[in-house]
Amino acid sequence: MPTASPRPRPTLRDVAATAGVSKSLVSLALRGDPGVSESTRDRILAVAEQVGYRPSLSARTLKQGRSMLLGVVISSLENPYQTEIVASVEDAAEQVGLSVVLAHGSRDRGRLADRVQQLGDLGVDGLVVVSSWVPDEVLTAAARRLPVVMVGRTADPVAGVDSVTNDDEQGAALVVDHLVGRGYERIAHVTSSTRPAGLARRRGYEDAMRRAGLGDHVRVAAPDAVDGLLDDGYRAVFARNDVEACDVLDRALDRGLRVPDDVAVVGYDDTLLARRVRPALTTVQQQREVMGERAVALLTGRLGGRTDDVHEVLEPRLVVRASG
Amino acid sequence: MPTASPRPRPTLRDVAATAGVSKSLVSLALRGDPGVSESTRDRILAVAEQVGYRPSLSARTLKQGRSMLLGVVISSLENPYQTEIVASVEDAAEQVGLSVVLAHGSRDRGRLADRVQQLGDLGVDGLVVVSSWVPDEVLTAAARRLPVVMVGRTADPVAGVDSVTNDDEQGAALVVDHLVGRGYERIAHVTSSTRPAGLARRRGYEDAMRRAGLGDHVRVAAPDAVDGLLDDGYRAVFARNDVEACDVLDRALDRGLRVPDDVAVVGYDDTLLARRVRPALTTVQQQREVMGERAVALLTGRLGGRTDDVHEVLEPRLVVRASG
DNA sequence: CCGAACATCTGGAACGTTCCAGTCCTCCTC
DNA sequence: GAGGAGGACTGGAACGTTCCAGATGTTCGG
Repeated sequence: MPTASPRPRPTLRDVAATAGVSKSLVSLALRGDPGVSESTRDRILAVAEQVGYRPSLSARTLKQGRSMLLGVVISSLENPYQTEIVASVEDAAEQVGLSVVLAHGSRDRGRLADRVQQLGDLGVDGLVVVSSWVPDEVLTAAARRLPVVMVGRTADPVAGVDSVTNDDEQGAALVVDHLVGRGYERIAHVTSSTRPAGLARRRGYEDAMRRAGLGDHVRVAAPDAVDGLLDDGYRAVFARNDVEACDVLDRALDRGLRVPDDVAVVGYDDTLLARRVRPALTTVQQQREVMGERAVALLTGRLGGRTDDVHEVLEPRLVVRASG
Repeated sequence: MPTASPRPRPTLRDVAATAGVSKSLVSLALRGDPGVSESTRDRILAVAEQVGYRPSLSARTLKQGRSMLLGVVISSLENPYQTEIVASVEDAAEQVGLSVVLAHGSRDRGRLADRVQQLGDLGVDGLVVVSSWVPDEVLTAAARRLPVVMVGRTADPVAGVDSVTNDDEQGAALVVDHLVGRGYERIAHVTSSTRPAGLARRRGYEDAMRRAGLGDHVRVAAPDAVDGLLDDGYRAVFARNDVEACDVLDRALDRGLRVPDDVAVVGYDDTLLARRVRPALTTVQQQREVMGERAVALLTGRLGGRTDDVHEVLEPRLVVRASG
């Protein structure tokens, strides 16, 4: 099949030549400059369309020093929590005329760091990092050349890097209070994480238990130790995220227990999974749309000249469903 | 906090100046050109490192006419089938020294088309499209300026665009044959799709049923009409994908039926969902790692000068699990 | 000791934009 | 009818690379 070969793509100069004007004028016309007469503008646009002209972003970026691109880094595409944040960042970016390019690290820490570098080299105007796996030194290095904001689960603040996070301790407290309100006392926490967010949730759980006078019942277990909890008479399990909550759910159902009649199960994150599973999970929702919006606002703030670090903390919300 | 302000990033010229050599030599040294003496190379590298030099990809791309970047377009981040393909494309790209930038369309057809354009403008050297939602005219337009390959569910071949697909008809036949082999005769198909892949699976189902002499039992229903099937005594349901299979599963379990004892359920795609759900889904697996590898190979083939269209079709594999 | 061959390095012209400083006009004002 | 004021347009210099055609030594065979 005689397909068009990789012909050199037409440039401003080509358009200018066939339209019989200077390249400067073509540039102005294409960008809608008011100083171009209507007739020539129309002619130029027609020619550009006809020869299939498309501007070269690399040339534009090189000249202007900015790309109108936002980089978003996530650790894994398989993490619905992260991908939902990406979508919200993207919506917010579009509002202010920025486009998003996405990079991910497939669970590999080194690869993630490479991606961050790469996006910087590409010339993005700002970076949104939705992963706590990026090493601090990589973040600070990145922050030296462009605005960086961490979104979601964050570690300790990194100098020069803004952040938008969720109050995980409060979220955990919401769960405990809810379960206590329903009369549960033996409430266990299931977690496999030693990451900052996981630790914060655990802390929130322990503190809330103590506040409720249930300090003696505090019990933290790994996901694969659920059987032990159930054997010991725990009637409610708060898992560190929806995925682990589902594992608990499966385990309980396998033992012939009814949820929530025999045992209550609560998750965290309100991912799609929470809605899909049966019974649907009670879980904690973070304001993901707001997160994206705030992240973009922080970046544009930096681009506008702000130099002090800003850390925003959003309030989580409990979503009560069938599981507890 | 006195954070570093957006200082102008150092360029080749800066490195050259502080190292006391010409910018050309710096360029050569950084790219590991053998014609640079070891001592100067080391010195230059040290200086570059010290001043925090990073090459500008836009300048490089502009000059060289290629970016070493591959664009990958998917319709939605929430589709595990697509994101798994992305990962495999990425692995394959890395093998040949290419990086991947990802764009998605959040289920919006117009946005998807914009993304395709945008990646082209960015200067990617090739495009992998993992979505059947991109309009043909957008694809052909894109194919005029860079190599494009469609991966996964494809519509009819588009001129100038290569493809790597799965034989959906054969996949559906595998399912039917498997169920027939287990003694089922009243096998229904559940589908809500009018997209090419869905239609192919339906066709495969109908043909296989007829070949098995079960033409009289052919029955196709929408996901929300599952109850009708069960009422009519269908004992096996082949769903168009894993998500719809899960819906069928839920519906059956809600009616108190046992799976697979009372009714068998089979999905398609072998997404994570298939493994997670209970009972685990029997489903059809596509060779996703191979898909990425083939896609990249087709692109490099085009970059190497090939001009005729190539369409590769991969064989699906049945994965038998607990559900049927 | 001359020239050639080689290793090492340099200057400048591109690449496709944007943008600044002009250059022409035409039209208005006094 | 001279003197702008603006409107419409142009030329060329950047932006940070790469790469080609040299320039400058150095070494070595004869």
